[in-house]
Amino acid sequence: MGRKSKQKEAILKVVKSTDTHPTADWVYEQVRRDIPNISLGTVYRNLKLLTRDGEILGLGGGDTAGRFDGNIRDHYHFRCERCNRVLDLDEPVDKTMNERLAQRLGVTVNRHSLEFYGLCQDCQSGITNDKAE
Amino acid sequence: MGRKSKQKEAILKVVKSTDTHPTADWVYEQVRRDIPNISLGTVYRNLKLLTRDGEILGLGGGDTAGRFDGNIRDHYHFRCERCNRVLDLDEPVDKTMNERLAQRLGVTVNRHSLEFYGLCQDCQSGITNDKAE
DNA sequence: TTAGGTGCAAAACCTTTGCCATCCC
DNA sequence: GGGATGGCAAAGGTTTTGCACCTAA
Repeated sequence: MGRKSKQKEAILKVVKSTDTHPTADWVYEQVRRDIPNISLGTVYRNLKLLTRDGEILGLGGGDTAGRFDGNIRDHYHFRCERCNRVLDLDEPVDKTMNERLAQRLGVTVNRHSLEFYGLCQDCQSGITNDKAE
Repeated sequence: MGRKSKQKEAILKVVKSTDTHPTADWVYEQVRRDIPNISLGTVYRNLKLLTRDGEILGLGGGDTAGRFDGNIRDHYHFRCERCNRVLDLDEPVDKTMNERLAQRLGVTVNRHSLEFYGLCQDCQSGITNDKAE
């Protein structure tokens, strides 16, 4: 599954230690504090490896999503359409849906992703908040 | 809401007439059959406009998703992790989830997106099928 | 020792944008 | 006429890759 490196460990630690669902570039900036000459390519490579190995999740499923999630517990998301913040939800995850669908369609279902879209509290009240990406 | 053009109409027609959830580039190739000198920029511009106007959907919600859906009925998706095919599902859409979440979190919820991931029939049987993107 | 990882920089993609010509209303 | 739209090409942003050099096992 690949050998250890301080770069990979630092990257994993950054992703695990935030709930901001960061982009590759944000991770890069954070890791740079500890390893100033790390390269962005290394960050991309390791995020992809960590995603494949199931140590982190690619948001929206897969490693092409552009944002990552260190929380690999099954959970859902709420995304603010204005500031693009992503919140983890505590809603219970219903895995029976997977089986029902698998039977009905004759496919294999590994997982599902449920995301809600709307305006977060800050953005509703207009306090806000540049449109971030 | 913007004026008419044959380019925009052709683009809409292409997206509406397929259930393959095409990328901008695929749409471009199709439209080119009718309008050989249409430019890719025009396709992007119009896909964005059509998405904003609600005439088509950006997959995964929004217009940054890279794939589009001419079916604007509320519906869910199944995505094959091997061949990346996307299937429309007939599952009933449960809008009460939106309200429950909105109340609990104090946010505004406009919609949600539910995607299942797994292997489609072809990819299970190994008949398949290059990894498309 | 050596497969695998790293840094760097270039390349590859994908999407947006500026500019001017053209078209609709 | 005048603002919207289109074609073209250049610019932007993000992600991947080739390569020579390291490093963990």
